[in-house]
Amino acid sequence: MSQIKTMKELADLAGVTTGTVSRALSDSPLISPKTRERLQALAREHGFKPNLLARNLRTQRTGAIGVLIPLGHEKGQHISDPFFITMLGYLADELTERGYDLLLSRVIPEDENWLDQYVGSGKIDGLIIIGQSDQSETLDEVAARYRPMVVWGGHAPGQAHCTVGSDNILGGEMAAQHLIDRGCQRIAFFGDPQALEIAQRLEGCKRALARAGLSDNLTVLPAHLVAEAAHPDIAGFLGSVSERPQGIFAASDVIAMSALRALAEYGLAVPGDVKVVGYDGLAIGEQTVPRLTSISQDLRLGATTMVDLLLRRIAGEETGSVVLDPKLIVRMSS
Amino acid sequence: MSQIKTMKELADLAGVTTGTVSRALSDSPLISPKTRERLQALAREHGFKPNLLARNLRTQRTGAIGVLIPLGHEKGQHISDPFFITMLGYLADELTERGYDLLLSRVIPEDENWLDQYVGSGKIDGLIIIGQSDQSETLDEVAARYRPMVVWGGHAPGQAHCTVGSDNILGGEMAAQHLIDRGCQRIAFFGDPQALEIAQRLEGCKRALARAGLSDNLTVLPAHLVAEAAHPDIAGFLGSVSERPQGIFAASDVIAMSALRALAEYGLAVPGDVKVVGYDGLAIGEQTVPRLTSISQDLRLGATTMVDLLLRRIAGEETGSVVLDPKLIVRMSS
DNA sequence: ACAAAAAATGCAATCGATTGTAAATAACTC
DNA sequence: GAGTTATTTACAATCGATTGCATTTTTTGT
Repeated sequence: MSQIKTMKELADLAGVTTGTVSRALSDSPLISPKTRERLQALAREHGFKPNLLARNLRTQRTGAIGVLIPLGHEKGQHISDPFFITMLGYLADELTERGYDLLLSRVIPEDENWLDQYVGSGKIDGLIIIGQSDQSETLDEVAARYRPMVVWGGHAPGQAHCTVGSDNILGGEMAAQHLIDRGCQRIAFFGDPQALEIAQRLEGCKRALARAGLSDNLTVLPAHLVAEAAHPDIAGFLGSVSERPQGIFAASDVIAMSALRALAEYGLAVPGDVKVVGYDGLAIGEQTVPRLTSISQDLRLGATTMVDLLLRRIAGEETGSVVLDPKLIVRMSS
Repeated sequence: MSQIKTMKELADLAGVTTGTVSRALSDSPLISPKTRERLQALAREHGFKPNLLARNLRTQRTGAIGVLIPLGHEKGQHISDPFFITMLGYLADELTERGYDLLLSRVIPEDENWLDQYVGSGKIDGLIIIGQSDQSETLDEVAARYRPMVVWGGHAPGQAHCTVGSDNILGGEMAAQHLIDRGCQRIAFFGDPQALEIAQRLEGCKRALARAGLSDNLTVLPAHLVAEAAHPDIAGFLGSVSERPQGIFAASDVIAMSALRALAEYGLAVPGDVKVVGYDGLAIGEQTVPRLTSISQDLRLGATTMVDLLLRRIAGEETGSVVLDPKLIVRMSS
């Protein structure tokens, strides 16, 4: 069986022109059922698949969505971070389902136009960016001229780029309130407020404490986001602090896991001696010992929403940002 | 600033032809330094980026590698499984570094030609497949006609497709031997031997036991690969078994984590009452309580190797399969 | 200053499909 | 069976770049 690579070859073989083949394979009504079936059978028989590049060049549509992970404020952060990955998985599921491919890139924003090699490259129909990192201004600037772009992250007033994310302030408040309800008086916040989302979570945390009159009992430890880097931060903190906190609010589940481990190493019981609440609600929290209480972000819904908004933007529609409700998942660590 | 979208526009603006522009932007030696700089400046000024589709169509090279995750024998398995994800992260790093994009697809092999929509679509230069699942024959069949393809997984004699993976038999042997060395007499194997790799790990396990004269002391529990599904399997096993095993060899770290949790729920101390060894050496094993002893596969090296082989295959070279050495990482669970 | 060699640019074909329009064939009407 | 209308199919332009070859311009040697 000779390998048919192009429409021309198939057309010659069938004694028609490429135009006819093209229409036959795309079920155009301009073709007679007889030749359509003949050509489709022939194509199947010879395993012919039209070249997608050529098609896309002609139709000006690629069928691929770019997914970017900017690793800005935290260089060591790896693409294999459980949060990215979970989100990526949902995005892959969602996009696959809608017939789009997913073009993945990890980028370290260096010069200010790190985005430009994707925008308008013709390679993708739209762009999803996971996390703002410290690139909010750049994103705003690009959003002004490139419409089909959606960003996962925090929403702040006056932001020009379209975001999807949970209400971090509310989430932070819920986490802190939960610890207070469980009787914690001294609370530690683990996370670096340089990133917008984390700053918002801290803000919510402060509000809850203020309401309970505990504002002075908060310690903030700007722990790294990366598990390997967070552990020493936390171990050091636990070793040096005079008055041990009764409750720990970790700005991410990954940080919370490092905290659980450090606590175990110091022989502290969770939730007996110290209670821990994470943030993200990752599946991995089910597997920790003890299982991790967390503020869940419903990343599946987040992914669906992002894809939804993006497709509408590709279609030319205007869309606003979406803020999702966080949810407290009480497990065994609090 | 008018938006320049095509070379033609830029060429008209500069009073030259597209050919000249093309050469200028690609630093061809056929162009005078003067016009080269003039055109490059002009391009920069107008934010012109050449259309990659057109370029790729012409050069017959896409700069993208497809990464496929076939979810065959285990339907519930999600792309966000920590193993896939870890591997995916390394691949993304490696490919990005070499200037390739990564086109991600999750596929559920249904009809026998689920691979064909990628092979020869012109969209990708090569294909990396993570895990054979139960599709070994299909892979062999495709490998016969599509060269640039590399598969992560087990290698068996007579296999036609190029694989990269660790020596699962040796790894299984090491895990079991380690448990024996630690004084375990009764050993349980958690994992479903339907998949080639897991069957090989079990085989190694049996060899070690045979050598120690403990062949009769092995129980095999075909636990699921997915964490959520594995936990009930394991909890049920621990609850029903008469003679509790002293050592557990889990066929993956994910299964091992479920085991750790189930053991904790039964009030069994690890490693005091039961010792646990996992397989994969995922970073997540650092974060469990207690930290997980595991047979490490060096996935970074695996990813590098796969990309290496793939690029050489793209270049037309013939390559064989590669079997990597597994390594025992002793942590706190054994 | 002139011929020859070297360098720079222009021209046009090409990659492999899609699609508007023109031409050819088939189907109908009376 | 001639004239008309519907169907099919062929023709050719197009998407936006790359590249071999022809042509023009510049440089070099004498």
